[in-house]
This record gives sequence, C-alpha cells and structure tokens, in this order.
Amino acid sequence: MENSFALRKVEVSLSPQERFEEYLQSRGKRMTHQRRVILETVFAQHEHFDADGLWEMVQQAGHQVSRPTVYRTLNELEDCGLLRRMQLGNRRVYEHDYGYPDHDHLYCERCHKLFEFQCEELERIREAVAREYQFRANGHRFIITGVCAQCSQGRRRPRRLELV
Amino acid sequence: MENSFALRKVEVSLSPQERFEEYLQSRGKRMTHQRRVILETVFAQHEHFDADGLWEMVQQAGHQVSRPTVYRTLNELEDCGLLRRMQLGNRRVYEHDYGYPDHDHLYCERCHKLFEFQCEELERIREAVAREYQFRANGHRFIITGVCAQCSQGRRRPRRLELV
DNA sequence: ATTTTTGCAAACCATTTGCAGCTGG
DNA sequence: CCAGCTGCAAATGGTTTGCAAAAAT
Repeated sequence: MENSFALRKVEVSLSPQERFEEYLQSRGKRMTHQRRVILETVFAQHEHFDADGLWEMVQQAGHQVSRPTVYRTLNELEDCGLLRRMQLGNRRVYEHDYGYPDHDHLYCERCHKLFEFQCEELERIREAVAREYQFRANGHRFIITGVCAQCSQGRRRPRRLELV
Repeated sequence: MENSFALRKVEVSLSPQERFEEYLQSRGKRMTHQRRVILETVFAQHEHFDADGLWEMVQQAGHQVSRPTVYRTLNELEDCGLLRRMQLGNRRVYEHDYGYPDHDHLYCERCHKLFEFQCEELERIREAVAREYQFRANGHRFIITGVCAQCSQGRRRPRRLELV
C-alpha cells in the first residue's frame, strides 16, 4: 500500500525564474546578478534551509554575495510566493512554496530534519474549529515533533547545530 | 449545543508553588524572593505572555526583579513543567502547563491573541502519520492562523506589538 | 542619467552569560 | 559560613538598516 500521506503534485505554468522576473518588474525592481545567483541556488535543491545555509551554498558555488543581500532576497522570494517561511527555534527555515502543495511537517529533534506529509483531514479540522470560534482562518501549521526512523535506529549523526 | 472543542479540566494534587518548591529542593536550588514574586505573577493570571510582558507585570506590582532573573526563572518554570513555551515569530510565548490539558491554538494575526481548543482527532492523525513515517512522535503543535471574531467585526484594537 | 541595489559596518532585539557582591539555609 | 542567586553590563546570534559606492535600465 502506498503512503497515504504522500504529497500530491501541483502544476504551475511559470518557472520560478519567470515568476520572480514578473514580481520584480511589477514593482520596478531589478534583476541583478546576486538575485539571480540566489534564485538558482534556492531552486537547485529541495531541502529546507535557513539564511546562513543558503549563504554558504552560494559561497561554495563560488559566488560572492553578502549576507544582507541574502536576507533581503529571501524576504522578496517569500513575498512573491516562491518560498515559505517557518520559525524553528530562533531560526527561520525556508522551503519551496511555488509549485508545491500545502503540507505539514514532522520535525526530528535529533537530526533537526524536516519531513513533509499531506493530510486533508487537517483542513477539515481547521474549518470546524474556526467555525466554532467564529474565526476567519487563513492557514495553519501542524508540526509533529519526535525522532525520525534513522535516528531511532541508533545512528546518531547530528545534522546541524541546535535549532530549538 | 456546547463547544465541542472546549478544554476539559485536569486535576492536580500540588499547587504550582508546592511543585516549584519540590523542583528547587530536588536540585539544591533555593526559593528566593525573586522566584516567589515571579511565580505569583505568572499564576495570578491565565493569559499567554512573554518574558518582557512578565517583567512589566512584576514591575507594575511594585517589585524589583531584573530581566535576566525573569529569563532564568522562566527557564526553570518550563523545566519543572509548570510552563509551556511556544515560539511565535521571534518571541517566546508562555502558558500554564501544570494542571492544563494538552491543547492547540488559534492565533489572531490582527490582535495577536491566542485562543485555545482541544481536539482529540489531532492525536489520532499524529499517530497515523508517525506510524507511516516510522517516526517516534512525542508531541505536536497545531496553530490555526487567521482573524478572530472581535477583530473581524471591524473593531481594530491592536493588542500588543507585532509578534510575527 | 537616474534609480535601485549592494556591501560594509553598525544597529537591533530577544536572550544569555561572566562576574562581583548579596542572600538563603 | 558557603553554595547558590542576583544584578549589572557586556556578549551573543540571527536579522535589519544607514549610507556611500556600484550596477541596472
């Protein structure tokens, strides 16, 4: 039997690059070398990442972009709907948003990795609760914390510094 | 019909004070004037609060406690199970834990207030997803974001400074 | 040519920490 | 008395900002 919580695909018409271009043009902003490099780096992989991790990836790819520019660009990418932000401890973690379905997360407290799953029932619950409280819901976050399969199997290879 | 997501009561045998005393004694720590003042202030109300808000409450009650002591004591109260922490934006928000049932939250993006509700189905989903991913779950957070009834009704009285 | 963007250094803000003096038991 | 605690000031760490130089249109 298939994983009943697997993510379903979402079709999109524009590439992230095209979408970002449109976003920039619509606000009189410019496509710079740095923004291009950051955009490429962000969409060259699918893992969750934070500003500092992204900065390192950019460095290692041999490009020179300052940290402030990374932060500024991340805000723009979020603003234009390409990225989605999540606060984990004192760190902001990003994931692809454009072309990705809404989903929720399992968070491993040992290796600090995030796993994604999709569950329609959550939306149902959200609506039911919102109705009860006359709340105008426009989103939710469901994070299950615990220890992932790998880490449970004795292998303790910590992945990043403490995130929580 | 009753609110089906209302919180059910939980009985406890010790008062927060007693429990804190036990916690302190068990670690060779001392009950100081400051810790007593903070504990009283924390359990004199039931709202969610952050370190700075607590510090102000203490001040306004006419007591002198330093910010570092507030932070240190909050960590102890969390450690001993009296308080529960939640990260909201870049701020740590606390709520009573001892004597309170597990629950989840509605978060109003307008007035930044938190509302609580209880929904057993969430635990079921948590377990089902965890099983699928061979994840050892030991908790979850479900936060519904949106606008609360009051704020929807045109009254915009912002409550605190920006939390997200 | 004009306006936006960048990089640097400094500012910020919530939280933590080193340390000398104070205090609870 | 002495270990543990407090307050102060300074450090921390992630993120933002002011500003002058550089780049995009």
